[in-house]
Amino acid sequence: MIVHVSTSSGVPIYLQIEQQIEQMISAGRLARGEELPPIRSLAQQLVINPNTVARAYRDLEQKGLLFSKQGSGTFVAESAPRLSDEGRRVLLGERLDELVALSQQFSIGPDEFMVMVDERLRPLRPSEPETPRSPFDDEFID
Amino acid sequence: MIVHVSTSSGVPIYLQIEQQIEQMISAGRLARGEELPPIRSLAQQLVINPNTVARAYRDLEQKGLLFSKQGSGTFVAESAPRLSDEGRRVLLGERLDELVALSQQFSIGPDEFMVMVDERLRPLRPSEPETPRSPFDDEFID
DNA sequence: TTAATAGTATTAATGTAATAGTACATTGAC
DNA sequence: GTCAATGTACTATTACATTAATACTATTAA
Repeated sequence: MIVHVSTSSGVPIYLQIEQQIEQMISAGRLARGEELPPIRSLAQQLVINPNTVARAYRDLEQKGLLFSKQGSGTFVAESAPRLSDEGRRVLLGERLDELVALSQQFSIGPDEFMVMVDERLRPLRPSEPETPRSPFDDEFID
Repeated sequence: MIVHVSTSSGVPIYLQIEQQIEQMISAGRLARGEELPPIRSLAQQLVINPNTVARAYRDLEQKGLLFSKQGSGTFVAESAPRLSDEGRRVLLGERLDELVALSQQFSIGPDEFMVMVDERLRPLRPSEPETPRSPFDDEFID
């Protein structure tokens, strides 16, 4: 599991960890029952104090997203609310609203914005590839 | 000038103020030489302590974005780096990259993403606001 | 059974955020 | 000159984030 923390953003480290784990669960990138890194391991990886990771795990357990078994490890709860398709759309939509608002502040018109979106989406489209490929080449994109 | 602060995001209030003012200057929504609200006014408007606003103004002055004249007020510096058109595109592009990455995590495909963008852009288009359009009608001119 | 690994709990110390209150200096309007 | 409005500066206090150092309990595996 990969987590990144920024000390310059102003967001407390334990919150950054919580938000990222929460998002990974929402997105289904952390499956129910999956084991999380031990507190000490993640702390060492992020070069922070184990207490800070423990705080994040504890908060998420209280939220019902994780459960801890002493001596065994910390796992994603079976009841963890993986977002529905609709939930993901809503979440993405909110972020998109912010971005559209920013584009207006920047005086970047709808057409230009659309071009920017298209530029970034084009390489993701499976259709119209340059070279014909077998349908089994590219099952998953990570 | 409108500033919003959130106490739940974890970001320090003075940083939120700094970031928003900085963004307004970048976007050109705060002109060079324009006067900002007095410390006490903004503090009252946001229901926070004047010291917190003062901290934000002081930091931004140190950054060279503002300058203060005691007894007179606080103003946008003449040297404040308003972003160029290209700079705005780059900034917006970075944010857009993040969003596209999120859409992939959420397994929201390019087509669906494009629809979401179009839904939000449609009301901004000056012409033909009544007829709903497919995002694929549009022709892009490069 | 024993050792290693895991989470839990506690205490202390440091630094920062934010509030509160006060006092002072400068500017501009009258 | 007077006065109000502004920014500046300082102290004190509270709360929180983070680190640090331990000690403890539960689980797992050799």
